[in-house]
Amino acid sequence: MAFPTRATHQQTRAYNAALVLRALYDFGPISRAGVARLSGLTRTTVGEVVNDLVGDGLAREIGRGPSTGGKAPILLEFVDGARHVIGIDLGELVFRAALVDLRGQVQRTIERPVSGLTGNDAVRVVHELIEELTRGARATLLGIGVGTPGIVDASTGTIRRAVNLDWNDLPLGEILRTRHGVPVEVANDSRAAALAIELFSSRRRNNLVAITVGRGIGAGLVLGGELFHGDGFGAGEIGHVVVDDDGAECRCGRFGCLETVASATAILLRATEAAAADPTSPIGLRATYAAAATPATRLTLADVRAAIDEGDEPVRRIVVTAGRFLGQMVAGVIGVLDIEHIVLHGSVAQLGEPWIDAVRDEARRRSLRLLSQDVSIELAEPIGDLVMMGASALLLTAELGLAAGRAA
Amino acid sequence: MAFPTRATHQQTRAYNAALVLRALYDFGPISRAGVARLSGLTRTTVGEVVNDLVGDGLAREIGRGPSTGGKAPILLEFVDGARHVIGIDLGELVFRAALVDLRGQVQRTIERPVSGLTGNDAVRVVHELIEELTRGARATLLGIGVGTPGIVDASTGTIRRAVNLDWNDLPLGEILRTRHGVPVEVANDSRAAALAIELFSSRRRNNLVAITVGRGIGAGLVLGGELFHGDGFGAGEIGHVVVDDDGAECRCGRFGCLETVASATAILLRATEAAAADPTSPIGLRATYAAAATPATRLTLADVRAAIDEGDEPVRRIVVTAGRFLGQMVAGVIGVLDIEHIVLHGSVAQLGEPWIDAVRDEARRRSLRLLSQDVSIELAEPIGDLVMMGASALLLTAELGLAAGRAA
DNA sequence: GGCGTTCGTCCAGACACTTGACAAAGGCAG
DNA sequence: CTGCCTTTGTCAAGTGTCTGGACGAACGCC
Repeated sequence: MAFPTRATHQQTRAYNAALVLRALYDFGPISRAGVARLSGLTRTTVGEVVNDLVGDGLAREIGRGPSTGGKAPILLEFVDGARHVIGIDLGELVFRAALVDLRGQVQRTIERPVSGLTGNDAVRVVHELIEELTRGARATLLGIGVGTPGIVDASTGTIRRAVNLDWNDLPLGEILRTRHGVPVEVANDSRAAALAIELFSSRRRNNLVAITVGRGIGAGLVLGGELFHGDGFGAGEIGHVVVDDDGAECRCGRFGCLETVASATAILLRATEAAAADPTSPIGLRATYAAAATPATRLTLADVRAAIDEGDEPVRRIVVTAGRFLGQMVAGVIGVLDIEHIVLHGSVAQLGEPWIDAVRDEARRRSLRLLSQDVSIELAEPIGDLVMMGASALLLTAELGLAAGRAA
Repeated sequence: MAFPTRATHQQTRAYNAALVLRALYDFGPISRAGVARLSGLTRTTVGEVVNDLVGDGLAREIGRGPSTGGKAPILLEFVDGARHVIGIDLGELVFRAALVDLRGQVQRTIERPVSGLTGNDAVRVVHELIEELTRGARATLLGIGVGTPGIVDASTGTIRRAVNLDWNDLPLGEILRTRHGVPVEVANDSRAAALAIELFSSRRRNNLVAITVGRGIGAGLVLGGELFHGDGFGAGEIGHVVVDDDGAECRCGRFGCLETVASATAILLRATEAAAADPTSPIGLRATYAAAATPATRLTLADVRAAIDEGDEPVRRIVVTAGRFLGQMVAGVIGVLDIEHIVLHGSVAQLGEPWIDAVRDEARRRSLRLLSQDVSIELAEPIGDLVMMGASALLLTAELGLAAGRAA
């Protein structure tokens, strides 16, 4: 294990500066004295730091606030548009990129389909997306964040393995850094999404597990205010834990992985079977209707949701079963980590109550009551494309320290 | 969420002082210049800190080392006996306490049976143990560490719930602190043991999962060099995650918890059944022999181990089944955390190869190969009563910063 | 014995936080 | 309206701690 590095005065300053910035970000508008009270720093120090921030354009004075018995405070606010960040979601179907301000507000989004794109061609598309967005940027570009499927060495930005794009040990971070000359952060999509939820949702939490359930299943862990990556940057790869002993073969080669029983793909597969088995059922009618329009059209999760609302009991059971398998995994997470906030997102989340109730029920049923009684399992607030936002959040955290939770 | 606290110069100093101490602890004997190279600090700063440490008796010069082309370095070593720590293991059957030096070497151990002891009577026994040990102490007492079953608020040392001792929200930390006037750390036994393995075993790891398998099952997580407690101090409570859908009732009231299928209790119960089913089998003969000596005598894990060595296939299958259930949980841990070092300990560890091979096999079979290929699942090195040692380690970490893994 | 190297220490300087003081700016009582 | 109290923001002085340069001491090598 590498020996830790020393502490210096510059680090102290950087830490306290980040603290002030974060106070403005989370609690602004606020006065210098207010920040001092919040952070424990003296008014003097806060004043110095704030002046630097105002010089950098990251904060500005917005006039006086109400007096509380003395001189009226000069209120400061964080300048959301002081910098821009490019957040990129390298999805399985499309690459989506956005110009995002420091508050996570999307200014502009562009996307490209990725059908069949691999290797260097895929990298070129990423370059194009970045260049198109930078042309339209008004504020200084703080950096580029990338969320991608697969396992990513987030310390260097090297993508160890992304099957669908045929990327192996691709140093995407380094490539983008040299080409575009700004800081770059790359991380797995599920982890990025977790950071987005941590940073941009209304309540900040110290510990958080965010689980994506879409075509694949993955989790992102925020522990102590920071993303946890694990020894091999594979923390949260829960989609390929075997949960069904008699399960079907997974694309990873094993049988009965969580993905084979709880992902969108798994649900749609079983819904399609149910439709074929009973063409007069709600799901059957929807399948017929969809196929009538365009023969190759397949059922969607919206169809599944609608079928349940129309009282299709077999489909409801399919969804509940999928939810229960996920709940089994969640119970394990609760037992291992005792984290109170578990957030679910991804396409399957649109199934709503029938699904999440099954997840909750099974998670509670299978974990120690003393632990699970305080656990909240919720759907993510709708704050946009979580992976893209999370990619941006990676940068805000790395460059501005906006999410670091702990003291030094 | 509470706002983080500011960084000060004192913290910088404390951090760097801990860094120097740790360099001496882990890499000593070493010169001031060597510590400077290791830590990145200047020789000046290291010299100052070292002089303080020598003044406190925590380090001493032990003469000159070999020259590497210039002035021979003055070698410094950590003084293991500069302070003593009392480590206490509040086991289910006995309370065991030891006077331990800073290297984890046990100087003296005493214990008391706890049969039927509850409430304040149990607290009184803890006091007695401490007082008996302090009477014999030569070096200054650095503090008291306690490992206990149940859920413990480690930040205050309050035991939320320990069923067997009938303790509910007992502020044991506060009680011991005021009575004995030294720093006190209290934590769950499994977490304490994990810290002992992290601190006292030959290789230090940044991330570690240590799983106790005895009468109960629990885990301790070391993440980023520090114990992870979770939101409700219940991280690692894996014994009561339901893993067997058709399982037996657990003492926690649910059915099919990991403890009901993988604990020492579970294994012995099934071994006893096997013995009764076939009195001529190795395990049957052992049961008969044991009962002949004293009628109430029960089978032990040593009997189980011996029976397997004697070729008792049904008993081997019992052990393998227990190991596989644990492996299932370990697979989940690997998927969720991607931690490469998993250490098993507790009484069941004495079953050796047949058991741990089953754990390994099942864990690998059920987790993503890309993750599990680098995972090592091993038995703990035999370094004594892990809970007692861990209780001591809690203090070394809290007071001397000997385990903190990260930079500021 | 001279030279280069390494070690430990001393001293000056830089950096960043703290403390105390003060002017500016507000509310409130009389 | 005046005087007093409170709060804010800044300035100057002080302190703690790291850094960097320099120097004597100690050692190996030629």
